[in-house]
Amino acid sequence: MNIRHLTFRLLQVHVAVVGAGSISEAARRLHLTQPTVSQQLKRLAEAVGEPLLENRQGRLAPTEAGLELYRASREVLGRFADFDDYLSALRGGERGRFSIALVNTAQYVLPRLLGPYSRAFPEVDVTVHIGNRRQMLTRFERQEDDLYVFSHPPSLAHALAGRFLRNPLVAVAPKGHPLAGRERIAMSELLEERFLLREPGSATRMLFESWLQEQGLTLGATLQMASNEAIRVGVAAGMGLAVLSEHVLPPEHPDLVILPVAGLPIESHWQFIVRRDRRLSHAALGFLRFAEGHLGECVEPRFLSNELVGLLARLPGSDPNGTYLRNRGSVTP
Amino acid sequence: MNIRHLTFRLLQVHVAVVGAGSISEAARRLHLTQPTVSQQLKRLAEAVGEPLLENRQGRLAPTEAGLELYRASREVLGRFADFDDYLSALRGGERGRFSIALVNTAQYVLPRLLGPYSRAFPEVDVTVHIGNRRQMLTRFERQEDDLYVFSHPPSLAHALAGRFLRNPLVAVAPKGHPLAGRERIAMSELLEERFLLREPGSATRMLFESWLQEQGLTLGATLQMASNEAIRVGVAAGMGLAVLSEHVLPPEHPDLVILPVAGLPIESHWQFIVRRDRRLSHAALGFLRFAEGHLGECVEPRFLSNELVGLLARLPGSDPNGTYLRNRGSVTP
DNA sequence: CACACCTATAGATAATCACCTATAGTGCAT
DNA sequence: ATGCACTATAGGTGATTATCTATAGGTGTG
Repeated sequence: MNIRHLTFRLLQVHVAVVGAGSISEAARRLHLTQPTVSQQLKRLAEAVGEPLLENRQGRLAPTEAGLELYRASREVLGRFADFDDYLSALRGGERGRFSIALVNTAQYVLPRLLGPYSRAFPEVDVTVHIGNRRQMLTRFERQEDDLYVFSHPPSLAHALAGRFLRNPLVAVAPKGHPLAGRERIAMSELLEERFLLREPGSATRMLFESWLQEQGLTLGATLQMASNEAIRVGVAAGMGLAVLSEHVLPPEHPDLVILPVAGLPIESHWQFIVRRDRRLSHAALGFLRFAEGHLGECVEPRFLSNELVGLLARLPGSDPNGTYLRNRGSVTP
Repeated sequence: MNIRHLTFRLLQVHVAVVGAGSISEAARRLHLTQPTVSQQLKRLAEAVGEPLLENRQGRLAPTEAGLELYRASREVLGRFADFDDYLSALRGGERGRFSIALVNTAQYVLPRLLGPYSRAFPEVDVTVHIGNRRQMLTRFERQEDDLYVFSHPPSLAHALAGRFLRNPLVAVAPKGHPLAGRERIAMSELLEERFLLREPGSATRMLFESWLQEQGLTLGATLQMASNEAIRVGVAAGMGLAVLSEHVLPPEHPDLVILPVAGLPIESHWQFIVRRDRRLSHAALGFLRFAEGHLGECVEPRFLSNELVGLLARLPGSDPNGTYLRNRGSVTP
């Protein structure tokens, strides 16, 4: 048997003929002409090297080999029908895999979206990577993930972005801070205080510093801690003040107060970022669609800023142009 | 997914590439050039409609869809490897099916051959049809069986024949018959006796009658019975005399004697007959080969007359020229 | 005997396949 | 920076495929 010249099409034809018990009838069912089917059978029998059908009492019946081929063909075609179902699920975003990279601060919010999502799509494997902005930028450049969450997209030349959530940065102080009762505070009044800052690669720090620079201000004493949590607890413990994302604060925060500093909060927005040069996995696309539709149910309305429709519209959609090789892995920038 | 353009070859290539983890390596293993493999993969991915491979950290790894396709391909290729084994068994005559049609008298001997054969080839289904010569001739003309056993082939234009067994016809009488002790009897001395004859379509009767005609003799009273057994028992019971195949007589036959009639026994030979225009099933061929090799062990040496080598040599052998449609069933003669 | 229905064969054609060679881009290691 | 190994692309070729129309021959029925 020469397997090289075996086509699924030929098997389909053979199955149809055995099922129909007649070449002409099979041809009708397959929307082919009878000579076409005759010839396909001939080629199939040549490929197999055995007669496959015989004319038994007027009816066309498979030979031994033909019957076994029929069985094998049905199994095989069934297996590929299953594979096709699998593909549909994959394409519908119902199954598959994607990875998403978050800047640290976003980890306080994204589970609110990912939780309901993975309950709705239990067959999708999601991998979440978390780090500070600089680390996430590295991942972005290496194209290691399907989706990224940044406040500011790295370079829109290679990426598409869609805002989905406000991320206001506020000044926090310990509960009993002397200025806590004031209606309005100037940032300059706080410069003598010690500020707890995130590490240099952090987005929160970067935003804060560039805001300070706009205001023409310079901090006095600072203390650096590479974690929002640590800073929050440090502020509560009286180690100093900080500018943090509001999302970092728990709903109730009896040990902390937000200072009404003029010019704050620093308004920024988290955005989903996808690379233009990387074909988005169906599952990731499904997640974006889910986020677009269910964001309102998952986060507090005051943070809502859903501009994902625009992002989805600009995505390639169901474009099958990609090469068979999806780009991933390290690429020199 | 467009299953029409799916070839087993493409699946083989995909399996090889996933297995090798590299296109170039797969190309080497498949004895193809690298661009060929690249292109096959491209076509495969087009047929599937999804990227199948991705470049993960320098290694080439399947995507979700690619992995599932790999699994499906392995199963499917495995299934066809099994089918190929099945074909080999079929071709080796180790399995399959054939039918053989015997003239009545031969049923006394053929089980001696068929028994050991089906013990040696338990996977072969044998169907045996039995009837008188005329009935078997009808089956032969309709091409209903793979093999036939006749004393005289119907028409060698459409058939090949090979003798394998002597079939002597002898005159039998009841034990106490007056001529039983004689050394030599002329047939003419018996014409007054009543003869028990087989029915008109029978080969035994035809041989006997044409022998009588050669001798210029005519029978007196006759009695017709459509069974060798009935005739044998009838002779023993004194109903008359008969000319029967020696094979019909049991090894010990205390109630019967063979009369030493001059000119008897009528010598004839059973032959295996195969149609020239019908492709012989592998199993039937296997049976002929078995008969050729084991006949001596299965029948009494005095009946042996094995000319099957000649028949086997004239058979088409392993000629794969047949159309895919094996001829069988009713055909106008 | 004619008609309807089957299957086989011949011959045509546009498309595709299964390969190849040659060449260019990319990433990695030296 | 250079060279090596990998992959992609372009372009070519002969073989094969998938389909058709037209036709011929066998079989069974009224």
